[in-house]
Amino acid sequence: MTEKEFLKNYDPSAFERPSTAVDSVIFTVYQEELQVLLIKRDELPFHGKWSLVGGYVNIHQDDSLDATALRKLEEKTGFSSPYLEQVMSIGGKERDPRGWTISTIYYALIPHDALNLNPGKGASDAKMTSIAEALNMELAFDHKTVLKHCLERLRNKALYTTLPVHLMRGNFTLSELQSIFETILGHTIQQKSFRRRMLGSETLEETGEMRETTRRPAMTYRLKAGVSPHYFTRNLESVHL
Amino acid sequence: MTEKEFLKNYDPSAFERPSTAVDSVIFTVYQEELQVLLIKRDELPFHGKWSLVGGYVNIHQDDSLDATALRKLEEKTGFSSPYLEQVMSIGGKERDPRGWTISTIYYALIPHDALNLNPGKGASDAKMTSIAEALNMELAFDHKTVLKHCLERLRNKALYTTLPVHLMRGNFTLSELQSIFETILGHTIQQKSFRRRMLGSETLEETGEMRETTRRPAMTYRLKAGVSPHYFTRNLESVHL
DNA sequence: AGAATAGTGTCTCTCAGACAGTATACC
DNA sequence: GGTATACTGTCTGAGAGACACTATTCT
Repeated sequence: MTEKEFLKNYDPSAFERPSTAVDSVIFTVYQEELQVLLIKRDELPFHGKWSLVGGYVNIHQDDSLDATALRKLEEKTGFSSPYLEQVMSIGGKERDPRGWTISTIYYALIPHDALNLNPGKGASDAKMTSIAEALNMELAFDHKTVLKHCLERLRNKALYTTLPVHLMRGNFTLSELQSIFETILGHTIQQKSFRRRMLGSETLEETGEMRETTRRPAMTYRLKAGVSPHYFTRNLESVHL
Repeated sequence: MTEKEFLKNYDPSAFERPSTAVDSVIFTVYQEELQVLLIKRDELPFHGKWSLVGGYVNIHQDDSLDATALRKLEEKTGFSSPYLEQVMSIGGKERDPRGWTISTIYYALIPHDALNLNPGKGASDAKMTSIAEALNMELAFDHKTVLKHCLERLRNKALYTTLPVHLMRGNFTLSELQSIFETILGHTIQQKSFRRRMLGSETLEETGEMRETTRRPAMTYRLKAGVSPHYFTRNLESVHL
């Protein structure tokens, strides 16, 4: 039998397949709070419960899992170029009452002022919620576990990469950026260490423009065009004394 | 409509689902070589080509994706308690000629002397192959890409964790362990730095027994019972000068 | 003694942490 | 001047890298 013949006779329904979904944790930092996007479900199961952004993989529409994640994300936030990272996949029979499901988990970083919320089909409401609050709510499916995994990943990355810059839009001062890091980590960072790292990472450039506020103006920076996130070889302290 | 009614009427075939598989890279170190397990396919597609260990998720047999990975791994290697880590999932229409597929990728670390190879159903041969060789072969599906991802992950983890201890069985000397790290990384490590790190990681304990060889005997160590891998806060140099 | 491998002493270098000190704005 | 925020100087400490030195075995 040739490969062609084999494929012609191949029966995709011979094997019972799990359903396949993508769920994303959309992070933003606003008012010194790390927040995530929650969607109020307007359909069964878990009708009326808050959930993460997610949906089924559509094999006709999506070219890849990343594409599914981006599609859902754009639908709900209106933002199309987030930092998006796959975290893991979870599969099992008990996670969804409809049966065996595989869900691939992503997290995205979106600058707060780029958000344009839209609950979308099958949902009645969408809101940004602080991490503390979200972890205290009863979320749909195993979304609390998912949230915890993403949170852990983001916090770890804040310790050894420049990733959180993706929560900033346009020009920003180093103090503003440091505040973002501190919000994510949940503790303060030594200003000197932070500036040394960021300026040494070769990923930022001065804009030449100063941020004029009520006190001493600060230099503003922007992400250098075309640079990938910088990985430091030494971590920041993870728990502050 | 209640949740019960909804579930009763739920039609799982309403949505066309991708097929779902698990593929694993089985690493071992033998004779100063980092090797991976390759399986010769005896079925279409890619008949006669070498591939990674993998198979479809069986929703009746497997409780989770990890379970699928373990099941396949045990079938092919006879080893049932490897270090197993999920790396990522890849989904797309073009990766498998049979159609849209999601494959969740794992890598496993197995001590060489624990291997007990068995090609299994649908395969005619199984062998450990050095990384260099495997990367030069024409592998089935996108398994070369998958291999590269796992290799990158393993090498990175060798820079900041104690993970490669899982390639050792029973008692081992620090020199033996260092050799494993060096083989993975592809370059030598300063002996002093290596011992400082390992002994400082609090994950090893002296067995009290010496390894008697042809020269000066060396203390043997074992993994402390119940410890999780240690994460260092500073990386080893990744490229040796 | 010589060879080979195990293991230590100790110096340098880098970079995070700590914190005081200086700079520049507004009031 | 006072206060708030921006930014720098500089010391300490941890730990990686480098490499010489010592220790213990066998031949």
